[in-house]
Amino acid sequence: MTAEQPPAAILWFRRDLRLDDNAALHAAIETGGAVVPVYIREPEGHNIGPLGGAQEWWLHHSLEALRKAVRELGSDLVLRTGAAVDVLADLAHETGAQTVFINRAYERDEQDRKIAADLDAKELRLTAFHGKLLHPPGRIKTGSGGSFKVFTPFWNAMQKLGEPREPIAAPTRIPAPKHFPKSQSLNSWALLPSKPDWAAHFSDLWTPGEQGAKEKLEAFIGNHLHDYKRGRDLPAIDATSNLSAHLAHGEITPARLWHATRDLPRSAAENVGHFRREVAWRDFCYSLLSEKPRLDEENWDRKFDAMEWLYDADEFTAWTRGQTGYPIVDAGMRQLWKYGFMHNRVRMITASFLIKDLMIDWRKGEKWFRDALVDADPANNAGNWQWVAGSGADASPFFRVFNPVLQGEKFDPDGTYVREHVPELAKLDKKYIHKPFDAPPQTLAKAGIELGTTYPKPMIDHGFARDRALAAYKRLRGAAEEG
DNA sequence: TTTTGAGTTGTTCGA
DNA sequence: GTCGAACAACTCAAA
Repeated sequence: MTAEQPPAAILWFRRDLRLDDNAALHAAIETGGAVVPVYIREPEGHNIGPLGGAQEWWLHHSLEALRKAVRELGSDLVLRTGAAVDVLADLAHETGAQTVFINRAYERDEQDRKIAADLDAKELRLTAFHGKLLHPPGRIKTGSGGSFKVFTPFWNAMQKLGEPREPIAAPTRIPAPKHFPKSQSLNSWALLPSKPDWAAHFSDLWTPGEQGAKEKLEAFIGNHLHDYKRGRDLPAIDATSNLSAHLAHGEITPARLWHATRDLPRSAAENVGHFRREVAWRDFCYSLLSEKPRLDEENWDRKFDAMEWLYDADEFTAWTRGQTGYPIVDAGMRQLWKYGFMHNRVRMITASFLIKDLMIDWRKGEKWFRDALVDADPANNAGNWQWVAGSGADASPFFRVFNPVLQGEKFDPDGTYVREHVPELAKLDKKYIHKPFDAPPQTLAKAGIELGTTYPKPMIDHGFARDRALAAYKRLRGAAEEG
């Protein structure tokens, strides 16, 4: 027996672009052999669709950050393009690796199972770890062993389960192979937009990568958490964690968030509870996704297959561009376009407007958000769109139609949020900031607004739209009873 | 098995 | 201006 060096291990990064609390990385290092970190740009979309444009921007910067961090620990990151099985087999051949370590990404379990089988045929083992969620999916069961379809009991059961696992500290060193495999250049992937550079303002708000995630978390706990319960509903106030995009790319784990909010003063308990509850929603959406892998395409409630959606291309475009004539809706859609982000409260308002005022199929909106949001998450995005549509789990009652004027007045009372994102309304009196169409002519003139020219008239009368939506939802119910 | 209470985020109407 | 009720009925989860 000789004290041979164990074979190299491949660490395949996917939507887990971090070194901290990374079980797969930890296990790869534990083998005692060299570790070969790789990110693969796969040609085919996963079952949940390809990465959106905004997320490609994010991915570019996150990979840059990850590569820098890996290099600081003595290794490097290999970038390759191709079918995962082929790339991994090549790498194994080049490095002598026999095992590929991954963290499970539940939205692509089906593909990963196939990849594992294909690798197995090439005598390469795929070993998977948990970490993406607070608790591994399937841990949280109803009394009769089923999966929860309502959030509150899910949350209650999760709390009874106790704390999520302890996070694993980032390694201090990653052993590199003697001959490092060749890598493509990140720039050759052309992930960044150029013509035009619609992501120009993204970096005003976002610093992709683990370090950016840590800074956001510290700022949240230090400055914003104390106002979370009240402030998180007010889009003009920075009271939310702004961690969604970091979570979506796996740059920080929910377990890390949970434990970072553990040893806080008792006065923080209520806000911590609300924050953790939101984090738990992510777990809940993934449990829905694991039951229905095409949550982005199939109505959770199949009754909605019969819904009579309308579609008008010009109306859809007006919505995407923030030209609906309803200030809070337009502010949200423009924030989305400019920053790759939209405040959660406004997501509901804009989604409700598309679905219920325009009667456009929620899937159209889901796809738009997926392409435009830096934090687009396959489970959360689909789950929340279905929730607004009423087709989802724990769906809102059909008669809940958001009134864009009332929502604006309630959650953006001074119009600060509208003024920021719809600058042509900036000078409008507070009284009319959410309903310029009701403002007297001299008020509009004083604010330099000419409705229909500098800012659109409402594209649809909300009262009419509301009645139309309620009628359609009623017909749907009637049809279900007959069927 | 049956029963019971509850279900993220709302709006409108009439008193 | 404020407040409670109505807006449907159904499914879920636990007792």
